[in-house]
Amino acid sequence: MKPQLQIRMNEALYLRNPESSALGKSIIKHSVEMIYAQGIEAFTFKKLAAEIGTTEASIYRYFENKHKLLVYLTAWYWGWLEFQISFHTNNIKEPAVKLKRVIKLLTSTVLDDKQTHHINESFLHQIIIAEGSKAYLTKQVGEDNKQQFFKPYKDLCAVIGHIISEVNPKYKYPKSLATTIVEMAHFQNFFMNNLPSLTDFGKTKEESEIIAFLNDLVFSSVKKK
Amino acid sequence: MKPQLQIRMNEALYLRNPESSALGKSIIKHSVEMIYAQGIEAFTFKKLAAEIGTTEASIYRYFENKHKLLVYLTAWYWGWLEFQISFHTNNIKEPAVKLKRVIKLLTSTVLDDKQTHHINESFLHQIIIAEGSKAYLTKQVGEDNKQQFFKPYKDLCAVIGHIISEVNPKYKYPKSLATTIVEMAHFQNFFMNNLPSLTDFGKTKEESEIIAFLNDLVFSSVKKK
DNA sequence: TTTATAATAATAGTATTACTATCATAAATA
DNA sequence: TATTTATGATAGTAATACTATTATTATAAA
Repeated sequence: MKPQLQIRMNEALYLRNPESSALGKSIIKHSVEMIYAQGIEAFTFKKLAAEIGTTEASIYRYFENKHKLLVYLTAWYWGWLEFQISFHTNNIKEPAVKLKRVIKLLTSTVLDDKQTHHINESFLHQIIIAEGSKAYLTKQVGEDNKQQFFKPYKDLCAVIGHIISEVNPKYKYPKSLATTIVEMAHFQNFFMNNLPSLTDFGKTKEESEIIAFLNDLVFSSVKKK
Repeated sequence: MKPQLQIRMNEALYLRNPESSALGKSIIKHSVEMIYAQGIEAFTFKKLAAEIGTTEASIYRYFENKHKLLVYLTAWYWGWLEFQISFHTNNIKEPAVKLKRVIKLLTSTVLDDKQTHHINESFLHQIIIAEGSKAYLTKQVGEDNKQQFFKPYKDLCAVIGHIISEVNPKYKYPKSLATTIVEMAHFQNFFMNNLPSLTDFGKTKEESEIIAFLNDLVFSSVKKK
């Protein structure tokens, strides 16, 4: 039996911890599937309740509202991704190699190998691409930030920023470049698949091209001159 | 009297042309003010109707729904911005200088000089920063795209992509870099003001720093090596 | 094993949102 | 002056986003 990796979640994101019960896990699992399939706008707690054979009221005992659930899912994703990154760059000495590996991990569709876990990371990856920025592009961003809802995202960007600074300690914009990489890994994917004329990858629709673009962008900028 | 610049709009975006009547213009004007102040989520046609002293039904005669109105406003903005760019780079020969000017225009808060016009471009600029990507981050993106709703955005990106290619015809990712510039001009602004630890400009909160970052990013990448 | 307690189901209800429909009236135009 | 067109006034519906109450079941402590 594989050790189930537990992402430590901010308690203010939920009313009852969804990891603590079968219903909670079902809520998470089916939320991911439904938001992936229908998008966050069409997704409702009522539909979710019908899908998993429970009631709206029961779901509201776990999450205050749809927005908190979305923020929960994004926070989980960033926490999970930071773990993936630390795991897959653990043994790498050379910061430039590390940075390349990070770009690849950010951009690549994850394969949902561990079928044991109730969260389909591949679906969640797609959710982050299409809905992720809606977690913070709101009027409550300030309050949500005060409650540390975006800490996993910020932590991940900080980690990437540090690697950039390792590659070139004199580079002036490690944080902004880090967020650029993260956001563009997703936006270029969305554009490639939905508004392809906005990218240079519309023909092939290959993730490898996004990776090549980001590598070129990042290393041109960061490289000592 | 200043010649009022008219942005040519896609007719499928509205039911009745809001530029064709006083009520229509009032809808646009107050939409911009209210979405700026409250955000797109809290904004409703009912509130808008109350604000401008009309009825919900009357607003629905102009716009099918809130999403179409948002797409209309974003399309207007991109059309307006493309005009600004062509106007302000008209006489510039040197493509690198042109590109710098574009970055500045994309990033800078516009001052709402022409009080004559019913659209407050400064508010609209802030709306694009916070809500702009919601216009396309939807499940209907494909259909909306088929109806050419994103043409102004794509045209603008294409213009920027061409300037990039002028700077260096061998650069491999002009389109993706163009969208990166456009999106990052906005995201870095949003982060700087709302999640400042994600940027390198949290201390000063100066737009000039975003411009410097983007210039560095773009010219490092595009420059012939 | 009983008893307490905690979680869920079943049901109902409210305010708001996102519309659609109808009809009267005012303004513009032919 | 007649007629088209835009708006106002009013009403109504289905869905959303919740809150509240009570009954029932599962779990865990006594």
